Amino acid sequence: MSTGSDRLFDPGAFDVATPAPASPPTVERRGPEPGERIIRVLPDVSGLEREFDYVCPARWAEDIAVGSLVRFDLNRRRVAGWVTEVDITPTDVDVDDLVAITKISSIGPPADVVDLARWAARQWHGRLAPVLRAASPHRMVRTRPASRAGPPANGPSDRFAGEGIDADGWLVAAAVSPEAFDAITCLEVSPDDDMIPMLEALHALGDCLVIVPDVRRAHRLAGRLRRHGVRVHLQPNQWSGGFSGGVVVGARSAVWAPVANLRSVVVLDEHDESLQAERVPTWHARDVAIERARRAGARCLLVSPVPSLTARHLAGRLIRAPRSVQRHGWPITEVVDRRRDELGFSNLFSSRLVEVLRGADTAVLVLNRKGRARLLACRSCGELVRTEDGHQVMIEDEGGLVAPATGERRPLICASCAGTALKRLQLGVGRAAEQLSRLLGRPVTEVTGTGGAPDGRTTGVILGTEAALHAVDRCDVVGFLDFDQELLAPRYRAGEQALALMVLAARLVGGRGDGGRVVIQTRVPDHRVVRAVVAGDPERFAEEEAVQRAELGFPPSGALAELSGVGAASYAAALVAVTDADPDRWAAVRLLGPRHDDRYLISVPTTADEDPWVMLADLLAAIPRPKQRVRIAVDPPRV
DNA sequence: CGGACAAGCTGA
DNA sequence: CAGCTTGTCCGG
Repeated sequence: MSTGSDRLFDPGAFDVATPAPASPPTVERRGPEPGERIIRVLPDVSGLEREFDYVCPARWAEDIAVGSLVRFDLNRRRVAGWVTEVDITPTDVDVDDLVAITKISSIGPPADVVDLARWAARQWHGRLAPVLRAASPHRMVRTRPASRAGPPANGPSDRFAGEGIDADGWLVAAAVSPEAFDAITCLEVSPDDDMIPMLEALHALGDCLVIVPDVRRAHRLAGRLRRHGVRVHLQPNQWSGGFSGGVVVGARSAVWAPVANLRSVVVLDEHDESLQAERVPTWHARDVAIERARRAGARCLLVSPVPSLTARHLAGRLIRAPRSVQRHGWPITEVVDRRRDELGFSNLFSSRLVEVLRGADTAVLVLNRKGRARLLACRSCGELVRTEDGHQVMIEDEGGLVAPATGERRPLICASCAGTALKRLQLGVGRAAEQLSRLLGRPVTEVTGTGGAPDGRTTGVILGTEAALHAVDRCDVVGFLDFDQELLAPRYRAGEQALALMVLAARLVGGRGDGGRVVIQTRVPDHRVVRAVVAGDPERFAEEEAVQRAELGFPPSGALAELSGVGAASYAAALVAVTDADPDRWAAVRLLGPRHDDRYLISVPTTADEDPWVMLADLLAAIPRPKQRVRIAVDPPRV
């Protein structure tokens, strides 16, 4: 648009729309003067992953620190960035060619967090800038609050001494026990467990960092803790509060928040997928929490009603809620066999479900149509078309059936009755809601991810995608109309993801003690997820699932990364070149693919002597990037 | 990333 | 050959 030469003709006219460039046309190159410090900065510019050396003027010499957010001129642009090192000797550049930064915008993440961010960027093979962005305050912060010395106001946890182990007591005992210092502790709780007594007890032992899956829960938890007299800093609004100590609460980015004297790191609902960043680097707050605790010498508690296989694998101790506590928190779960139920075969609403719904004031019904499902069922016996072992669905492909993940093939024929007439199963939320409304003779609200009921006081019957589970806080009944969409999704974590939905459902309806009821309609009632849920015993699922993961070399029995994008093939070729050059070192590495959409998987099964994730990170770091774009997602949640 | 600068293309 | 597009390079 308006350039320097344009100004010759009519400067005013051009400058109205475009303000004068922020950066001066000339920058002063000079060496540091006495009292000035040389710093290294990382520009917040995507596509530029390099650090540069600058001078920090003497008037800011006291304020500058590793992590500080600064502004500086770089290649005729004024950009923002972070200080990554201070008092360095410049490399690759003459001291007299250094330029001074123009401003310190804000205090930033403390040095140990910057270091942790570096670790994460390498571990998840991405750029440092996105991680530092997550670790930085949203609004500029001028001063750093002083650390409040001394122990917290409330005394130690002796109020629990001598008490019997009840719903809260066992949690407190597990969390504050001395052994929790040495190991990552995985706490398998009941869906309705109250975390407040545990967090209070931890707080009595020192400053805490508490991570929850989303901001809504962070808000609620912070409010409840405050009512119990705990000094809480809610992220990201009270970003700098943690410098003064107390309890820091927030969603996944809070794992980077400042905390004065970190003694405990707690991840609540550790199984939840939103703890992982969706953009690369796909860092996972659980794993960052573990590393942060390790570096700080703090305890790390991973808490969930359905701990992930990863958490179970990493934890030095797994402590489960007493059987009675767990059972109480899980709802009564009814399983409707869609192959048998007289209504259920061609219809989404079994007679049993309709009966339950007639007796309920409020209900949430989930029909997941995500991932463009192409499920097939047998017309004669109603059986879902599955692989021989029954754990994967098969789809139609070139006149036959194929299992997308393993490639198992067979002709268009039902495995259980040898019938050849198959039918496609597909029904959208809209039509399903209409149908149900007619069946029940009452209105049914439709909820999908994009539109539908706002999260106000929606009442009555709600039908929608997974989003419907977030539309209300409480209801009488949750029904999964077609749970097979979750159970048999062609993703290796499908089972865990289905269990996560069951936790949401359990919290909506409450435990069996409160009369909570969940109805699952499925064609695979013998599936291990269904069995675990009915028994209120997630560990049963975990044990079986772990065996299968070990066979496949998938997490937690190995490390996994996904390659996608136009450059995926050339990156895969570069990978093969690297592994072939040193076959002994990379013996464990396996390249799978290309799969249907030009995606590749890199799998590093666990070997006795090395952490597969470290090996994967080392390997990825050794591969030169091709010209074309490649997305490298380490530990992709949905493959 | 985004600017600067060079080389390549086009039309009068 | 001016005027524009496309490609490559580089940043302290």
